[in-house]
Amino acid sequence: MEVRVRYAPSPTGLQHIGGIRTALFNYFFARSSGGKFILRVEDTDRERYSDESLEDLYNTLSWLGIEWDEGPVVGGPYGPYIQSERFDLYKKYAEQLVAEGKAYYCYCSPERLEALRKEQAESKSEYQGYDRHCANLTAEERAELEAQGIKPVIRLRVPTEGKTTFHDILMGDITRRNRDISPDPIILKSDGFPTYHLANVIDDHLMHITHIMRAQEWIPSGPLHVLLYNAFGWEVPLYCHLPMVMGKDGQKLSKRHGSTAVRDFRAKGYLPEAIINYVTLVGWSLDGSTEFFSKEELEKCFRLENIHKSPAVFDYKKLDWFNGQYIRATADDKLAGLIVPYLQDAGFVHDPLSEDEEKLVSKLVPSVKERMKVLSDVVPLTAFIFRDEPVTDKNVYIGKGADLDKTAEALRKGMSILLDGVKAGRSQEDIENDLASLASELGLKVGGVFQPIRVAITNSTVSLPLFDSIDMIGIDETERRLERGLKILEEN
RNA sequence: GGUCCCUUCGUCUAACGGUUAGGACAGGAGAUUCUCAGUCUCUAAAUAGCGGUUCGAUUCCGCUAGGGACUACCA
Repeated sequence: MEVRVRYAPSPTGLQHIGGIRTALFNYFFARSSGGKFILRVEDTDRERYSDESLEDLYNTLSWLGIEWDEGPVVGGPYGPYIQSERFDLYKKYAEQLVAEGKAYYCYCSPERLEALRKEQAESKSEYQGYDRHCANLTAEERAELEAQGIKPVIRLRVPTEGKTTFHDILMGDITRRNRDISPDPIILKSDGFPTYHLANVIDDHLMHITHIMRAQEWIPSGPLHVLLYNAFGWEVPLYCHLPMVMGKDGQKLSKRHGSTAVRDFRAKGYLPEAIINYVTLVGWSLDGSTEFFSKEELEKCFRLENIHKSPAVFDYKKLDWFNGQYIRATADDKLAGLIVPYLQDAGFVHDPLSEDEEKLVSKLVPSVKERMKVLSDVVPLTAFIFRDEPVTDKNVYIGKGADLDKTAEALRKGMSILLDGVKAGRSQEDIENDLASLASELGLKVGGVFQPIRVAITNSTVSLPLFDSIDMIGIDETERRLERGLKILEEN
């Protein structure tokens, strides 16, 4: 039997880490087992739907390089793959259940339901949920309510006796007493749209889905779905509930833990390879020691048996580490292309790049590459090249164990060694040695000499290596900044 | 409140019922005769508790504790 799995998000928000982790697991399982990966858009919630979310779904998947075999845009034999385009279908099936007595119309107002919920909560009643008020209306009663113009919903009759069991590949059998299933859930809303449960079950069946891989937060609705499959007389697919992705505090990962939208990670300069690699490792591992996986490798070695049962905390620091690793593994010319947009956004270079800018960018890549965790780090790292904002606080120039006078002297003597050396084409090593000698002559640590030079040239105490920096702004600009630095130190 | 799920270093995880309980991130120390970073080396750090089963439990079973999810005309 061919494996057919699906990712079925609802376009009610941006694609987030948890969602794409589910997408990735489905995708890799399909690929590694020679099956099909299907994308289905569950847009039955008209209130929360947004075009932006749908666009974000497509953008995110394509950025990650996750291609679907069937779904929107590409089509497939069981389409359409957007639920709002299957509107009539759900109603038909829901009415079929009503006709068979397995479901019924309910005319209760939202107000009544609200009051009921409140009452149950306050009385701490063991019974939660709908009281089956409309479960046995007569034809006359219904006709009267219809005449009042009330649009009914359709509820599924949940048995009060017995148990319902479903099998989960990871969890084993999960059994629940039917009386514990939230009674008589709505399957068709008054606006004619199905709720998640109905649409999901119908589509998974019609699309021949074999394995349902979704987050563990869905476990409680598993028995309900099985009831639905049984009501229709359909075969129940295999379940595989994925461990949840949590925040630092052990709660379901959400915005308050930091960025969760993949779009935001992309904007900050995370590489798709790093996201895929790390996110897949949340709740899955091959052998406990292999850390790096390319998408292609995962498409081969992903196994359901290696998925974990327990929830996992999403570690932003580890993602940073992965991203840094991937940046360092990126070829210089490719990396240059990746950082250009950040330099343009910062207003450092033109769009398109001038020839000089092009050269400058490829020149700065090697030294910046070792220092980036995310692509946007390039901006603060290279700001001194494009913006000259001198440090006017003298204290910043003073290295450890030095004072103002010594620092000024170190800068005065140091800059001439440096400038003369560079102009004369002496080796970096020789110049460095001379600067080190100067430091000991002055009774300073090497930093005592390098610090004022660094601050004068790069306007910062932390910077790219000195000689790289000089190379990037040019010797004339270097001289200008050094002289200005000296002036700042010698003022008053 | 009810139902269900989960439990190895701070975090992600490895370990046919037999290992000095391994790796990685983060942390700490050191090296790299310029800062930061990077790289390399070293280091600290865990089987939630209690009972079984067993010659032997991280591993199997039970209980307790803790955590989480769900309990919508949202998915």
